[in-house]
Amino acid sequence: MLIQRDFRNPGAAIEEAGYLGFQGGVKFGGTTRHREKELIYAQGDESGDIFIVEFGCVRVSRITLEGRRLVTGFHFAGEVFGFETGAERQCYAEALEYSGTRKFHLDGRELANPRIADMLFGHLESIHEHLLVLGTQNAIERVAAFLVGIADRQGSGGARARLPMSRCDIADHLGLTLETVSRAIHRLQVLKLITLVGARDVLLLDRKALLDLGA
Amino acid sequence: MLIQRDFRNPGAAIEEAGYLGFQGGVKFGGTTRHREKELIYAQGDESGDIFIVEFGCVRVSRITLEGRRLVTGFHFAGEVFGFETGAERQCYAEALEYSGTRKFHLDGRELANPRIADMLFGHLESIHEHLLVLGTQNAIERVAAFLVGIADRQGSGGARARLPMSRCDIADHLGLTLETVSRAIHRLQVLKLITLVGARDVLLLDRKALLDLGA
DNA sequence: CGCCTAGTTGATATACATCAACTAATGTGG
DNA sequence: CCACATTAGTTGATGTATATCAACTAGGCG
Repeated sequence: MLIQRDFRNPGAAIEEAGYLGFQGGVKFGGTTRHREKELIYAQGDESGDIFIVEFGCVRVSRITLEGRRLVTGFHFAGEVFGFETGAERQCYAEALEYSGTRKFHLDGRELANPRIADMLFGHLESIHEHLLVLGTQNAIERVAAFLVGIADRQGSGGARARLPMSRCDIADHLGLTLETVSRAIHRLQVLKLITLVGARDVLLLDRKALLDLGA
Repeated sequence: MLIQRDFRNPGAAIEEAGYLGFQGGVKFGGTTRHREKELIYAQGDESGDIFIVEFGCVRVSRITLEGRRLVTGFHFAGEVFGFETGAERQCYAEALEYSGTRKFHLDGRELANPRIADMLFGHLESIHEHLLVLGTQNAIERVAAFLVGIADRQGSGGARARLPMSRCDIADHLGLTLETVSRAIHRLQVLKLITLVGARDVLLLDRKALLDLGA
């Protein structure tokens, strides 16, 4: 069997940070703190570092030649970001709120480290899930899946999603417009599947129904 | 620098097959031949093998809970497929035409092998590109990018794309319907950017214009 | 030759985008 | 602390790209 994942275990990655350091070959520095909107790395930067979020939330995006933006992901405490292929980064990363990250330099052979491999496979899996959403789901399904995904990663037992990102960020992540995202959220509320507590805090009332929307 | 790619070099992967065998830890069998439409692996199969296409073309797909299909990729000679996260495969693979593949068993530590790592990163990069297409492009841009991508991988200097897959396959790869794909191809022809030679053979008349459609 | 599947083309429906106005929340300087 | 500016979010009216439904056409194959 190729892959053993444990990256979903919230917080585990942080605890492993020290462990990683002892595994050999992986250097690490201390925590870096970023204020809201701060750039963590830019498009064109040398790739070769990966990051673990210690607290806060990081947005990773990419701009196309035509100037459109794709938000490739949002990353919360315990999650990894910054894996890229090629020498130069195609994506850029920003803190969405006051956040802390820890950086690891990879210099070539660290994929042998099962922790690193797990992270990489976790990343691969999440991209694949994203692809499935963009390739097959309509607006309300996308937004529902997004909310469930966020809630599941925030330790609240999946019942609540705090949204540090704007409607526009969500839209650029889901391949929609911000108006469509807003209307989809509204419709989910009318369907009694969620309750909004202010614009950026969502209670999920029926997780199963949210995921089953498409079926 | 994390990643050195050479997986784009057509045919290189095949020649490396022997090399891989000597690197230690990676077992390989001989070539398996598959007739048209033959299943190479199924959803639910144990993951842990990867495959290199020796000749022909392989389609990898995934079915959602709602029964919709996403074609995650088409793979030609020299390309790798079958990387998956998790113990069980989420995707299934089929030969689109008479094809040959070579299987490699990965049993845990082979990511240290730079050839394997290159393949994995190549795969990661192609998924990322796919994501960008699905997230930001409209129908005609998607089809144009698809045709250029196919042509670039077929050794004809990028001037010609042979299409072993149906319009429906293309549609399910691009998140469109087959009718929309057909109309987009028609429009590209009217725009004098391509010429159809039968339904499944396309001459690319202006590669740059095809890629610039969105700008 | 005629069946069968793949592909094209047309008419219509619809989901989402676009454009615009309005409202709520957040911050700033006097 | 209030007035105002600024940004984020919502809601409505309308436009448009794509999906859907349907008929027709062209290749392959027995």
